[in-house]
Amino acid sequence: MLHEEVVGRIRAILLDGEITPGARIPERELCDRLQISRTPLREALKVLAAEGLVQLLPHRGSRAAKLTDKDVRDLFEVCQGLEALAGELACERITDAEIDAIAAAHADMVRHHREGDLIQYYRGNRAIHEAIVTAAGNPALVALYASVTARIRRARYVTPMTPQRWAFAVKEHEAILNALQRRDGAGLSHILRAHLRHKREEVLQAGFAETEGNDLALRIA
Amino acid sequence: MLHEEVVGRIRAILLDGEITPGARIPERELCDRLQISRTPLREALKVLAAEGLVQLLPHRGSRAAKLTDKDVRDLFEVCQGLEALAGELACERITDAEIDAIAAAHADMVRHHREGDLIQYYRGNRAIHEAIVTAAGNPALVALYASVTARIRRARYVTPMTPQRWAFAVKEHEAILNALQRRDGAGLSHILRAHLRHKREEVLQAGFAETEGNDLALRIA
DNA sequence: TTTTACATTTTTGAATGCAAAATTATCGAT
DNA sequence: ATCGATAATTTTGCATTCAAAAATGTAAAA
Repeated sequence: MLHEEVVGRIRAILLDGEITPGARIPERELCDRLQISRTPLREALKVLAAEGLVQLLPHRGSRAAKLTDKDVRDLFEVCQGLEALAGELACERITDAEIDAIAAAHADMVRHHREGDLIQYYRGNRAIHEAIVTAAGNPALVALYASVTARIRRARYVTPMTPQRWAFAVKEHEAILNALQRRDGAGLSHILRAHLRHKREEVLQAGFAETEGNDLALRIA
Repeated sequence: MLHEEVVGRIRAILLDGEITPGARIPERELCDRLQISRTPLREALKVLAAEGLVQLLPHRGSRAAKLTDKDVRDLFEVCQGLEALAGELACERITDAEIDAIAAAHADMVRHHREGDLIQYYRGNRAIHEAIVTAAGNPALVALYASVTARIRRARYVTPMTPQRWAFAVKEHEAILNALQRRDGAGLSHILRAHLRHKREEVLQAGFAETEGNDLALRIA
């Protein structure tokens, strides 16, 4: 197994929440599971620690990183900056075909909302945000965005949702699509920031902080 | 030696250009020099590869990463986004004392310009940009900014400079300080972006691309 | 002389081994 | 029984070792 694959597998395990934030990372167990020895596993853990997904405690092993409210606030703030930049650049560079693809994804997402399928809604939602960032045509930005959003993924996509907020988020997404179709960079940038600011408030209000025994589950209302 | 220290030492070696971009990283030699074995060294190299400073080639060892023109363009673009965000946040949160410190650093920098001391000028310049980012009060942003600027440090601070451009950059910095003192977030954000856009154009025009035998040296004119 | 096949050496990537540190268990004193 | 000290165990971090891959060198054939 290649180094990057090991990193990816462990990252997935962490993002899935299979190892709860704050919990010790069972080295031996992961070695058995991935069929590798401790050396490549530990290399991967150091990389994930640099990404902020793992916390290394000298002589005490590694734990799945835990986010405080402040962390969530900060990361959302950075995410706003990155998406705002992506929005502006995307409007300069996006092709008609890419816009059409995003419009289609948007339509799907709206359908998932109508049908009340939150999981599929979130999946589509994420795809749209990622498509906009990709359309900016800046791989460095894509990589950074991926790393920041990974850290707040659980906060962003595993948070309770009221029907009101959900409907409002869909409205915002209509404005996002609209700005993109008009290639209104400043407008798109502005909407994306507001959209994320609202999401952040929801998350913080829901009391996201990953303290012990905060068992997040995907649910509506 | 602690893991983080190893990473830091090697990062410094790379940023100093002691290992030329594109050159193979001499594992054995670094082990001897840092008095560590290959295991911790390789852990550090993987981390630096994730940061973009090192390129890992499977079964062929690691090299100091080389930047293409496109990389420089992309990274400056991201840097613009981050500094713009930092500027806005800083204006909301910066204290009077912090502004005074930046004003003092600015005065120093202007003096270095008058005296024609490019190295000291760049040093002060960097300190100001970093102080603004720090004043945003967002550690996640600081970390990301550090990682992006590290990758373009050599491009940003080791590039020829004409007297005209230098004088213009100083003028821009006056506007930056002014916006900060007025706590004009939108204005500061705008100026920072323009400032970086200009810097990027200089760098690209100077033909920065780290191809073989591009021996960058700090010089004026 | 140039090229190609093969052997040798070096380097890489990962498993194992080992000492130091931390954790857990055990036992005696209160 | 509870607390604290000490011993046993586990875990960590790193050096070393080993197999596989790549690079290098050598020699024969074109």
